[in-house]
Amino acid sequence: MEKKDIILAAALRLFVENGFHGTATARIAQEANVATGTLFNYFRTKEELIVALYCTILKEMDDFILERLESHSISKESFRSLFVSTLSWSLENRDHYRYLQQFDHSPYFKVVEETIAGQEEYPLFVLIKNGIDIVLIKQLPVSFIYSLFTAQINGLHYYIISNDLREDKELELISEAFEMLWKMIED
Amino acid sequence: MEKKDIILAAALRLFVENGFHGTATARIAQEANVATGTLFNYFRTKEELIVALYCTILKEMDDFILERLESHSISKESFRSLFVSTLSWSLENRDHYRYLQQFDHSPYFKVVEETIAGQEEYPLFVLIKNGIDIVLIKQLPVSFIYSLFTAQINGLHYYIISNDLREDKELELISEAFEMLWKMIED
DNA sequence: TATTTTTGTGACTGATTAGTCAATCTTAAT
DNA sequence: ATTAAGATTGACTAATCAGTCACAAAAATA
Repeated sequence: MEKKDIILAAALRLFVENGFHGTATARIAQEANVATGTLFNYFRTKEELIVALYCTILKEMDDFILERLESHSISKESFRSLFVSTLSWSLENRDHYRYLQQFDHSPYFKVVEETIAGQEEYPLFVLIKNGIDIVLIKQLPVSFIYSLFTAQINGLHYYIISNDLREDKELELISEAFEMLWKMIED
Repeated sequence: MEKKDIILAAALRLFVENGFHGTATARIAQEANVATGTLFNYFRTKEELIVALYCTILKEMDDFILERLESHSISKESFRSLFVSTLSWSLENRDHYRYLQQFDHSPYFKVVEETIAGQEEYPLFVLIKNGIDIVLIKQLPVSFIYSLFTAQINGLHYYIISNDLREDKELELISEAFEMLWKMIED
């Protein structure tokens, strides 16, 4: 599993830097210090590598967020935890986050759309569903709230990386942004 | 200017469908019913075509939004107009909007970042700046509010195209989403 | 009509690409 | 030590690509 991860890490760096088709498989292998043939032992095609990398990153992010979620109660604090964890992860793993976005907005996304389990399984999605049920959150479609929630995260992430703030200022802003979001979606 | 626009339109369709490098210049020329050489008469390189298409679409969107902005007062209604116009345009020109997003999240974006006039010139950005000055909007960095505003538009756009709603339901939701956004950013 | 200028053409090229495969190396079991 | 199974290699190939250029058609000018 060692080599596979090295290849994935090399691919991530190059895809983010040069785009999917702007990165030759041979270049990825070189960056990972393996032969071209080795890459194709682990991934049958380039597309399989691209999709596998996407799924791997998605899982890493999910694990990180769930790890940090202390309480499993349906409360404002749980929402805050998901919000803050997601942002922390996205800021500590900028290339990973960038890759997710690059993939989401590329034609490859439709490859995954049917295959992968949809939003319905994400922790945030489930929490919102429950939040609406117990009337903690506005009575609106779950995936609508979900879209706004993630959009807020995207917007804030973009702002922070565009104007690199001091650590403390950053945390303050994340907290403020969450309160604004909460005011928007609470019932 | 006729041929140039035909080429741009063909490029848009193919880039959205197959990605930047997934689309050969010869294929674009074919789709536009011109010779390969003709394409390179209008655009010196493929990258120039990609960037020109981005700028063209951005301008089209801006023109549409400004056309619809009746009052130039700094008021909630002006914000609503920008919000609704942007969403209307994005829903009536899905490929165009998709292209903008694909470009924004691709490595090509950095090519444009320094070249093109930044956010500071966009009508929405100016309006927010003024809105903050007259204390209509929360006293926070302009580009922070700007990021959240556009993020809300992205999130709503994504929700609407993912669950294609009836026309009336769609307008209702846009209106509701704006009120939520307003509650979030008003002072 | 004759001449110049602009616009359009598509076969061509040198470079690059994803993916293959026969040979070699590594590891572990007997 | 010998063998077998699996992992790794990188030269190779057939295909594809962006961009060129000598020429032709069309448009504009005289």
